[in-house]
Amino acid sequence: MKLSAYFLKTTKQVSDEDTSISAKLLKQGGFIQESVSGRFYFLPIGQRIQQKIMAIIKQEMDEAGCQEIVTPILHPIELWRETNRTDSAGFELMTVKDRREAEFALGGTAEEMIVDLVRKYRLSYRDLPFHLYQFSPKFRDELRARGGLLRVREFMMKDGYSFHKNEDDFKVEYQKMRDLYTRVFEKLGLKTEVAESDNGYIGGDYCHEFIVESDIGESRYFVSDTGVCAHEDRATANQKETWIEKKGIEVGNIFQLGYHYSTLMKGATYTDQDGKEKPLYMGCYGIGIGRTMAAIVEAHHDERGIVWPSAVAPFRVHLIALKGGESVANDLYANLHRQGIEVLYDDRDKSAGEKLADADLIGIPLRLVISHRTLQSSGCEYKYRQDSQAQVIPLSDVMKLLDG
RNA sequence: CGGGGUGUAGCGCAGUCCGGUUAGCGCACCAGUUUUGGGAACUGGGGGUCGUAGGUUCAAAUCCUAUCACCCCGACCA
Repeated sequence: MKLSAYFLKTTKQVSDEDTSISAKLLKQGGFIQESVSGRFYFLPIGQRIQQKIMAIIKQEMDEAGCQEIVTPILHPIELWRETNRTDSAGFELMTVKDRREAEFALGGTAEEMIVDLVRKYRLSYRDLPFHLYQFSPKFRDELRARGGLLRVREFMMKDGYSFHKNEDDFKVEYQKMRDLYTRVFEKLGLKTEVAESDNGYIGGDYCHEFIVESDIGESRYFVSDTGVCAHEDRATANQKETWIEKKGIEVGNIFQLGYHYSTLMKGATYTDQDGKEKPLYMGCYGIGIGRTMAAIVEAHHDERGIVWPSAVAPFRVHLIALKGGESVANDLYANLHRQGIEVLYDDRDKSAGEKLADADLIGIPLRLVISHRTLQSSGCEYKYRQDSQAQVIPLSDVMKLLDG
């Protein structure tokens, strides 16, 4: 992608109103733009990050046998009435009406929709277990948005729902998802702690939160000297342990739902081997994509800008042409592009300082510079974003560098 | 919703206390000339119902009232 044609505008100044470093850097680097409080545009380079995150999640989920679907965003309000969640989640549930006055909830989570889908089929024990998931925008009418992407009213979420014969079968999936989430966040460059927590309005008996330790985070949780990790409501109830308090960003959550929804929603059953109709045993699992993106920035930046982990980097290479290097850089860009390497090419007519500063701000892992100076030795300079030193290699070795 | 704060050009701000020419500055944008390894220089240019509504006054960005939006702290969540 040529920067001269890319819809990416960095800014030198950003309002001092935002307190979170991720909000500042993501706005400054042209990744996101605010619409109104708690609602953001994801600009081209920001959307690339979201897609990278989703691709990593999808790959792991698919490998684990989960199946991606799409549900409508507007949920018939009757479904939410069935589970009494128009009251319990009411403070953050948004509704709309269509021209026939039919009322819908704007989906903030999709348990009812998935259960309604599943009960349209007469399932047998042979169909179990299965796990359906989706990526979709979620709406929550939060009392207050804060911290840029950390807490918003509209966000992309991966939400998954598993269906089982019984608790034993569910527990296998629950553990599998716990491991999968830990692995996914590791791939994304995030070290998570898994805290026991209460289910809140989601329902069920227990759940675990995936938390990235961070001072800007708003989740208070506790870790004991025996290795137990718990959200504050659970920790205060458990006086046996000696707790150390921490703050962090909750990026994911896995819930045991048990028979909660299959009891409240009529027909959420399967026919067992003995010919009897039995309620489905459920679990659900969520990851906030935008919040995860913010958490990555909180964990990976320096005073000059973002330092994207390579797995989520919007591009693999940031190529810069400085004076005298334009023609060779054009050729190199064309070559890299042809090889299918994701490269952002700064071909703008800007000063060297501005181009280099933008590269640091945007945070692509590998920077290549071609200029009059490097060409004196038929070379190309390369520098990894997290390193301070740059090196020059012969132009002919650039592809070798990228292979390694 | 309670407490604190802010709304002036696309962005960042000064001006408001103490009312008084055509409302300023920096960045960005457009044109031109010179520049080009760490956010270049000069010249010229475009862009504003001073958040909105009402009031006081000869006169309102400035004073008064109401209202909206946004940010920060608290209660809730991915």
